[in-house]
Amino acid sequence: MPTQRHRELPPTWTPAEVEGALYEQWVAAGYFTADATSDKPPYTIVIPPPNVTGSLHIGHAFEHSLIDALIRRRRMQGYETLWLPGMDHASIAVHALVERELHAEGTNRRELGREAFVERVWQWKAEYGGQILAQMRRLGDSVDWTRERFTMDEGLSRAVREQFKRLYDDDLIYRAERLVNWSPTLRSGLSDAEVKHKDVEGELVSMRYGDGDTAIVVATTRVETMLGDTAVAVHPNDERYTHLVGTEIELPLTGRRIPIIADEHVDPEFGTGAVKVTPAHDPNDFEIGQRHGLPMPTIMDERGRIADTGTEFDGMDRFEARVAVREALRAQGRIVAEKRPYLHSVGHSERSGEPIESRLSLQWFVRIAPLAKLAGDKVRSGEVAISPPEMAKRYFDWVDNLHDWCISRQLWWGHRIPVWYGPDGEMVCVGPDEEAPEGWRQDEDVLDTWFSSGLWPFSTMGWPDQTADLAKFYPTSVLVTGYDILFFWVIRMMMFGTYAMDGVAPFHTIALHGMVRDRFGKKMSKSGGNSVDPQEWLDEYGADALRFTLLRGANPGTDVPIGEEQVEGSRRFGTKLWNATRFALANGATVDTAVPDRADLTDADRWILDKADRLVSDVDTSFDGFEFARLAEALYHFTWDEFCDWYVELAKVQIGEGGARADATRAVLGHVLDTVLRLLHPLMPFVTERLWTALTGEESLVIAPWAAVSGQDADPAATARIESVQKLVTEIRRFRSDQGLPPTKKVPAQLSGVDGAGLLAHDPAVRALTRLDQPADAFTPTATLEVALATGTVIVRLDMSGVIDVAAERKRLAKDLAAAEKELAQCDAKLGNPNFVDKAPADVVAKITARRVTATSEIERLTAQLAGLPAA
RNA sequence: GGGCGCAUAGCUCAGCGGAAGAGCACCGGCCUUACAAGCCGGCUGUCGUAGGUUCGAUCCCUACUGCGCCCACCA
Repeated sequence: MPTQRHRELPPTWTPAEVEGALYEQWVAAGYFTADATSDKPPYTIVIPPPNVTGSLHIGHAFEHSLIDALIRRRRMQGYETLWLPGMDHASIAVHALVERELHAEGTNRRELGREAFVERVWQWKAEYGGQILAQMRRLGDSVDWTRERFTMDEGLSRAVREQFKRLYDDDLIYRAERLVNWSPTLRSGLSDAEVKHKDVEGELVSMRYGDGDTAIVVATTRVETMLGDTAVAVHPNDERYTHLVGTEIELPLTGRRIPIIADEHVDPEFGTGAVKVTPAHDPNDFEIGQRHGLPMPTIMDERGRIADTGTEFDGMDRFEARVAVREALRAQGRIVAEKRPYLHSVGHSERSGEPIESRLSLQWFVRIAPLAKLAGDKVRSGEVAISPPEMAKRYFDWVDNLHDWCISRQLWWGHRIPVWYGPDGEMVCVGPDEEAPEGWRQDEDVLDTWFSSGLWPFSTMGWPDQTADLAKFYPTSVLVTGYDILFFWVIRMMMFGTYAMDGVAPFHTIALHGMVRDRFGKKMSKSGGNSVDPQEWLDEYGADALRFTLLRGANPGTDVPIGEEQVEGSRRFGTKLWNATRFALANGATVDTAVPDRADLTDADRWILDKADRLVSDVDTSFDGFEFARLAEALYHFTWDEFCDWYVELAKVQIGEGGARADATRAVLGHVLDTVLRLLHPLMPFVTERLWTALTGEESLVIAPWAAVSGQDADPAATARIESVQKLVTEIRRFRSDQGLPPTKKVPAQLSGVDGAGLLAHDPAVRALTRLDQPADAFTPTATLEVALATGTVIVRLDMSGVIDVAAERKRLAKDLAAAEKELAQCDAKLGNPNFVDKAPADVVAKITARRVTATSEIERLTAQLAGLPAA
């Protein structure tokens, strides 16, 4: 890349101009390309970009801002960084979207055929995926695009097969008829994690089975399931029913006879204490059924219609049947009670929204217990850290209570289960480099999307081949993800990674972040109308502003409220930086000459250099703890409030002195700005790059070394004097403002006691910052201002060329007096308490005593001044 | 039903045992040669309620109230 030293910046800027071609330049220069043969230490983050199902979501912009900040800092620190983008999930969402499109076109996937359907999904992804990737690049992510990987490509398919085969051979995968969560809309099984429970208003219907003495009343919210009942269960110790246990009863409408059984599961306190048992359509009943060897007739087809009951209800939709069955029972006088509405919790499909059914079906499962133990132990032993640590508890709660994982999906998009069936019902699991026997038929089902996602940290690096990338970059350094996904994805990666990679967990640290919310802290939702389009903000405010805003709100595990005002504020911050750099360039700030030894510097120089050192270590600490909000705040505050508002103003005075003093100031100015730009680069890559290359003439900030502390001792005395200057200047400005003096109006004044306060050298600075002129010969002060500083009192006599506003001055002094009196009262209260003096640490007592002395003299001084004012 | 978290300025949030903070909003004054996308000054709080521990509590403990989240098979 051509080195070009821009010593001038345009007076104004727009983010679009700055971003311009920078990103393409960085990519072209190979800055983001990770070298597996490098001897630098590795820093790896692997993450899939968003599901390609719509536009770039603000949540992804957020996650990418966090990750890119981490990566950019490490690169500057000399790490070989790899941000490897897995391009996509084998996403159920895309499947559903395409199905919806087909429906709108009056067709469906079955009519279309499997191959055409898959082709259709690919088209969809190519079209929308390209758009989203283009949007994501605008964030400035330092992704290694040379390694981009698609889930469905050959390599990853091999990884999925390899993992399946290993688990299968280790007897960790099995096929069984089980109750699964069933989505009648998707006609597919769902994992527990894809089912969300919602309270709904249903009905609780109590009905009588049997007649006369043996009649028994049961209740249900799903009347239609009674068609599949194979028993009535009561608690073994329930004396009301002991005489009935072991007898049979007729199941209404069907004519079948079913037993009355005793089972511990039944709660005798609830309802009548008797429960109908439908093993094929309810998880509890399934367990009861297994314990008692009950038949398990399935009475619903895969679309949720009643089937195979041999009754008039066959063919009805489940909700239709619910009413029909109820009314049929009513006609027989069997409905004893109805409660409507009855609020209860019902599982819904997260993908398609409708209530799920439990359905017996033949599915593939992963035996979780041994894998979960691996995943749990990695965190328990401290080998993998979770940030924030409080979240570890949730991790354990989950990992210790996992059920076996149903991994088969009756979908057409995704990795197919690598099992083939022979003509005589034989079954073989075919590994990645093996061929299925001729004429055998592959299992129709595809794998749950989390199966392939669980392989992400190593499948994307070429596993099962032993690649150079794997050797260099596995395990990854940190996983950055939202706490909402901890239980889906993280745990699966932990299990699969540790299992497949010889016991090495897939990352060192799991850093959890929160969700992006609107400016009132409310959850963003499309229906709520409060979701934001990051694209709009990118267009209007630029990537730097968006990134800084997102990071500024991000503490570990906490949600981030974001509104347009904040983004605007971040852009203003960029403008501030821009202008500060323009000032520095215009005043000859230097970065190539060494900063003089502290002995040759002014208090202001030493003060800002000390602050900059502190800033560097604060930022490092915060980065290490993923405390983005804290480090963004520290940078913002230092840059704006300390560097721009104070140091730059003081620097103007020093540069005005000319000579060696001016040169030293230029060096300090350049050094501090250089430091700030380096530290800010991970947060605001574009504007800092533009400014830093202008300031230094170097090639690029992307590959510049990270800022380091100077190693020089801090000078607390210089800091104290600068703080005194700040206090003095602020008090003088306050007085001027209260007196209605325009800020620009020059006022002759005499400063005395400055020397006593140790501020003699700062007299010119104080005058410059407060627009006070040297007194002329005919100086007649008309007002006096006293400012108490830590090191002494400064008296300012001003020639206001007129009468002062006595009322304003009285008000000002009265306010200060009230504050001093409150302070005195507080100190007296403490010191008057013998317990405090006895038990509090000596340094605290000394501090309070000193404060009391200050307060007392302030009161004295202010009282005298008030008394000296002319009567109103 | 179980678990976790949060209640601090008008709004969004820091602070977590010894003088209540920031950003935005608001009020007043300024086009001061880096910056009006700015500068200077100012206002604003019984730190959710009630107890307790402590010389001292916004900070620790208990209860309560109100929000939020996660988990869960109550027919």
